Formats: sequence, structure tokens, C-alpha cells
Amino acid sequence: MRQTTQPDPTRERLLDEAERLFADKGFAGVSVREITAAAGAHLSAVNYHFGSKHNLYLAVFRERWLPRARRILERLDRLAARGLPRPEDLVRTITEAFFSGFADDAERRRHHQLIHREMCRPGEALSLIVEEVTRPIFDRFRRLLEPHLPPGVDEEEVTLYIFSVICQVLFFNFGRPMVTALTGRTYDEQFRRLLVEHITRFSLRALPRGGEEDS
Amino acid sequence: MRQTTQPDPTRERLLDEAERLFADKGFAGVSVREITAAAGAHLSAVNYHFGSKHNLYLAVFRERWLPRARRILERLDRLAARGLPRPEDLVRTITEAFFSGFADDAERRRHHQLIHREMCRPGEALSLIVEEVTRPIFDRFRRLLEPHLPPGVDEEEVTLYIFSVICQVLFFNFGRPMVTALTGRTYDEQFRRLLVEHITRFSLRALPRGGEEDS
DNA sequence: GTCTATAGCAGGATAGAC
DNA sequence: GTCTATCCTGCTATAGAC
Repeated sequence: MRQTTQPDPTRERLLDEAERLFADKGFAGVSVREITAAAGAHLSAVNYHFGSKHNLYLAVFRERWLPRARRILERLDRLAARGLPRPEDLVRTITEAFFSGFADDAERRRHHQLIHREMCRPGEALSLIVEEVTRPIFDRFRRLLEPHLPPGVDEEEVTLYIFSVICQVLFFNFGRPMVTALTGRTYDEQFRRLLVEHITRFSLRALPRGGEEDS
Repeated sequence: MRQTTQPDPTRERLLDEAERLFADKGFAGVSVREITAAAGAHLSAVNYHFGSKHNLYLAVFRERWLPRARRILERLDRLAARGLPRPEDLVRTITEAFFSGFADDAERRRHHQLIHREMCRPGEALSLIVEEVTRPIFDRFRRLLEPHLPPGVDEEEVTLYIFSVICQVLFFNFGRPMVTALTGRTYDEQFRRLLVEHITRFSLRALPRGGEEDS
């Protein structure tokens, strides 16, 4: 299903560099001049391809951030396709996806910095993120988790549980400078595995058990 | 111990408005003109009182953010002064402090937005925050928690536990737009109490118990 | 200490040649 | 589609009158 017509390479490079710079410095902290220079394009290229700086920002979310986030979502669907997962596999899958479901370390940083910034100052991108990614993740998570919970737990309680799991995943990714400052650890492969284990175990102990018992 | 010489009211208003605007829009997103206009001062007042926009930003952290954070820290010290607290009281105290240890809702938002932004793009302020606030909180938390943990738990594991507790507190404060979008709840008094209860219970179940058992 | 005036530069956006 | 040239606004910072 490959496209025969190649997408405009200048446009693609603009999106790449814009994502990197927006993630690093935020929307207001980056100038169009900086983006076009980094992309080896001319100043007017942004206005030609996207109409405005703001539209370029939204395009980064629509064409870069969202597709990547959807790939993470697919991991949950693949897990669910194999039958009802144990809570442990559920939590571990989602955690690992956020830690390893990226091409490389730089991509993971960009991805989390962007969502982090958008949570900081909610704009049009946040509603896009919530409806297209966050809510689907929560819905799937809730559906797969609820069979394991005792009957008394209401939906809002489950939502808060999921928030407590997800917020750890997010924090250990975008709070990296603070985590490094306090632990002295760099985010190498070993430390990432340790964090995934920690978040999984912490969250599993915290989730009230009921229904079927596993292993 | 009241100061006889009143602090310069223009300077104070500049700090107030700068904090509000920096928290809302970030350093690059605010202009000196906007700050001075909001403070009813003249454009050159920032340079007169602080030398530069950047110094004003640092002054906001030193003279507004840090003193407030230290007041939260004092709550831990007052708790510890009454003897070794149960883990439940420890977690509840720190959680409640972050949710209610502020003059009003606006002040709490500003406080969390500022730290959130600084975690987003670490600058000089972050090292100040880590050394003056985060590390002391972690040290006290660890010292008060360790007696309750089983002997096998090493220091790094405890540090990760504390991160998982603190990150929930932070997230439910600065991730407010997302939490509201997914729960439909506004942050009124009732919901805040619910969140404090949720974080406390979630974290307590997750902490491995050992040593003395309470109640 | 406060205000005016302005330097000096960087910002986003656009029109029009090629 | 790309590049040049340019508009005009807004920015931080400073010098100097009062």
C-alpha cells in the first residue's frame, strides 16, 4: 500500500525539525526562521506549506505525534486480541510501550516533551490528544481491567486508578532531569528495565484484586 | 519580626504578575510589556528592578516559589516532630499539603504550573528547586518511611517509591485539564478530597509493608 | 525612582519574480 | 514550488530627562 507519489521532502523536513524544536523549546520559544534554517528551507516555506506557524504546530501533532501514539494504542489491541490479559500483562504492556515503543531515545523524548508541554498550556492540540489517544487508551484499559476488580468498584474509581498508572509512565519519561538528579542514574537500557519493573509492581500492588486469581 | 521598611510595592507587583503570566504562558510566551502593563508599571521597571527579563524569572522562583515550597516542607517537619508517623499519615500529609497548602486555588495552579514548566525545559531554576526543595522532601520522606519497610529494600527502591507517590500528587495538580476532560469533574473541594484519598490509598497499598504494623 | 524616547534587532507574514 | 526582498509589528534593553 505504498504511495506512488512521494510526499514533499521539504514539507517532511519542516515537520521533523519543527517537532524537534517545539518539543525542546515550546511554541513561543522557537522562531520560524530557526525551523526553516534547521530544515534547510527558506523562511517562506512554512507559510507556503502550512499557512502559519500555528498551523505547522498543529500539523506536527496530527502528522507526527498522533500516528506514533496510535501505534502504542495498537499494542493494547494486539494484547487484547489474545484474550483477556492478566492485570500484570496489561500494566506491563502499556508501561513498556511508553518506554520502548519508539524508534530511538530521541523520538521518545520528543514525544513525551510535546504532550508534556501541551498539558502545561492546553491548546487545540490537547483536545485532539484526549479524544484520539487518551480516551481510547483509558477505555481499553478500563474494559480489560474491570473483570479483575471486585464488584464494588465504580467507574470513576477505575479511572483514577488508570490515571495513577499512566501518570507514573509519563512522569518517569518527561521528568527525566529530576529523576536523574535524585537517583544519579542515566536512562540506559538497564535503568529503563528497572523503571518498567518498578511501575508495574507498584501499580499491581495498588490495584485492588478480585474476580479471578491468576497464576 | 516585621520589617519596618516596606518592600518596594512596584517590585512586588511585578513579581506577582510575572509569576502569574510565566506560569500561564511560559518564559518565552510572555513579554516584558505584558508584565509591566499588568502590574501597572512602566516598561523600564523590569530592567530597573531586576536587570533583565531572565533575572525577573529567577527572582520569581527565589522570592515566590521557593518560600511557598518551604512552607510545604515544614509540614513534614511538624509531622515528624510528633514522633515517627505511620506511613498513612506520612503519605496523607504530603499529599494534602500539595492540594491544600496554598492560599487559594489560583496560587496552587501557579505553583504547579511553574514547576511543571521548569521540568519541561530544565534551566537554572530546576537545580535550585531540586537542591532546595525536592531533595529535602525526598530525604525526609525516605527517613520517615524506611523504618516501616522490610529490611531487604534498598535505598534506590525507596527513592522510586517516593517518585511514584510524588508524581501522582504533581500530575493530579498540573494535569488538571486532562483529568477534567476524562472524568468530567471540576476541581472543587469535594473532588480534591477524593483525589487526596485516592492517592493516599493507592500509594499505601503499593508500599510494601514490614516492621511494625499499625492499627 | 519614575517616565520618555529610542536604539537595535528579531519576529511572522506576504507579494511577486523566477 | 522556491527564493528575494520587504513590510510592519513587537521585542528587550538602555540612555537620559525629570
